[in-house]
Amino acid sequence: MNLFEHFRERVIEALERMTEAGDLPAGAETSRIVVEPPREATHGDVTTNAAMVLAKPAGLKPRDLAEKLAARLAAFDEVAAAEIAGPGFINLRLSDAFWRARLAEILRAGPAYGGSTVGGGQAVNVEYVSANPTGPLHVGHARGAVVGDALAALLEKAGFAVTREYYINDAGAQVEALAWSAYYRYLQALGAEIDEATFAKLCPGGELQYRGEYLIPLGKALVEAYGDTLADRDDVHAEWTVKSVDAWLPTVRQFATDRMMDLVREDLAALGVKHAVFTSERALVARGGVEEVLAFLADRQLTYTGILEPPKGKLPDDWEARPQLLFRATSFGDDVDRPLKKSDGSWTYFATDVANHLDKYRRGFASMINVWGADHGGYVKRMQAAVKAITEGRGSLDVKLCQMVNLMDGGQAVKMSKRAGTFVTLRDVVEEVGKDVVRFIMLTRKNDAQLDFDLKKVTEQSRDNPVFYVQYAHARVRSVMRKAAEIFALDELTPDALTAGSLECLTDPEELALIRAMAGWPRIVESAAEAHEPHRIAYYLYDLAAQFHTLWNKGNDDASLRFLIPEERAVTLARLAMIQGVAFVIASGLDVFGVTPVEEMR
RNA sequence: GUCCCCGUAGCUCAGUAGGAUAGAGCAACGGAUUCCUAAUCCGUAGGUCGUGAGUUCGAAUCUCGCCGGGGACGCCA
Repeated sequence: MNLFEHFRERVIEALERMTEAGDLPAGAETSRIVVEPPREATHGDVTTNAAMVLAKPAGLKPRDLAEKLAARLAAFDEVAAAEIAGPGFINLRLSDAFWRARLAEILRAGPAYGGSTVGGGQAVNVEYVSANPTGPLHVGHARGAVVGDALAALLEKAGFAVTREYYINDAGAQVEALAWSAYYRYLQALGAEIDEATFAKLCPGGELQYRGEYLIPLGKALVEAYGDTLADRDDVHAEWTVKSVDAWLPTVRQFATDRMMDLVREDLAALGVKHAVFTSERALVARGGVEEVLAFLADRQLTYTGILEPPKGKLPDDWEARPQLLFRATSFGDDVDRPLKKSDGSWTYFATDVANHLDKYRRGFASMINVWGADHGGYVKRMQAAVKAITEGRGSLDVKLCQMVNLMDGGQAVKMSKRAGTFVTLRDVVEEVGKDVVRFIMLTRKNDAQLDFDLKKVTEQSRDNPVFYVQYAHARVRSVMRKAAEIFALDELTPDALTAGSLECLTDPEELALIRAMAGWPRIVESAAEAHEPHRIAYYLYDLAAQFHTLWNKGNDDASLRFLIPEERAVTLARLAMIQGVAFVIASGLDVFGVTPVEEMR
């Protein structure tokens, strides 16, 4: 239960009765009424601006209106006191019984606590990672992978029907270059005497683009699968050539992209990321998806052939004005109309991506979210314009741009050189610090803010390492529960038994404050989900852990506040219920992040 | 030149469908350990929320201008 939503309904209910009683004109606009936690805890548990918002249209003074509304709110059982403050805020203090009931609710729900139905089962498509299938994922990809995955889980928890999708960019020049690079390794595996420089001259653009060693096994695998049947050898001159490109390239390209996607999937699996749907750009193009979407746009006069102004700022050397097929993006809020076809006649990436989004929309996703690297920022407007066009205003696209990750090691920037032995791949980082650490740290910043990822600091056991700090709180609870098992029978310690116990023993203000913090979790889930901001959960968990650690240490100063007091069984069981609640809420939050709560810290 | 993001304590950052006296960690300083893990906790100090206007009962939050940092700007994805 989102208690603020609960009290918002209570406020509306009270306002209706005031209208019936003639204290408020009928038809008051209630949409701007907000019920939320006060900024200052000393102001109470719940606050509302209702009186201030309604005063003007009702022709009343805010404080007069507040007096009457507060009196009605005070009559509800859950409300211990209703006070008026400042320009007309109404602050509610809730009864201790209400808070204990929240704890009981948490224990009943377990780690599922905080789940919501605000999403109403609405289908949402979250597309993330979508890296070119040309090699292993690097650290930069990890952030998008984690943000997308956590956002998907968050939306699920808030009641949306989420599909995790990966759009495979397997149709462009990049995979062409991959095929050439793979072919070089294939020839090597066959024992061909051809050096890199010689082969590079044969490649389009005269460059061998992917030179990483990860393609060596791929070359060998090609030999295993095809023998020398793909090889192109001029027997007369006994030289390797690339004359019959059309014969081998499609095969090698397919083979290579399949292998690279396997690699990507393995990398993602190491990070605990799993997509439900993989969409191939190549397949989309092959089945005429682009022609289809262009026809759709053409029918609505949204494409035309025109000449673009040269780009301002840095002008490409080879720029020349020429007519091209354009999408009328300016009709949907973009700054210029956008090209759909390249000069060689093939589709631009944008064109195929428009087709991709139409495909998603037709599969039932009016709500789409893409997670991109910040360097794709320039594409946001045009893609949103395209989504407006192809869904005729019925679909929405939110793009989460992930800023750079600065990989550090003990305060020193790790050089991102592909050749230097420094770990730059996603896999290396996961193996170095563990997937849980990577996942949590990637979510400790807003997606559009840069993030320092220090391999030393993230494994440090101190308060300034949020992963540790939150995990430590959970581990402490588990430690106490293990101790408790020496005093109590196991069936006294189940969540059900704890709920049925003497929760009324929880009377200390600090204890009730901790329960308040836990009870705030459902609101965090809903607001973070609506804002598409999973990082808020990291901050919430950190705060909850801090409150728990604080209370723990109160027991150092004042023995009567310890959780385990063997001679006071009722109090102890109530406190065990409380800390079990903390563990459940932390587990619930970590579950959204895909992080496993730990039983103990080594 | 146009567009997007950012600017909050010495440092790293929270805080936006507008709310009350702007928060946390680190660093600094002062404390707490016969105890369920002191890997923690308590306290002190630290601010023109880049800047100038506007909108209104009320602005870190919304609008506009300016300053500073980053990014993007046809035939890359």
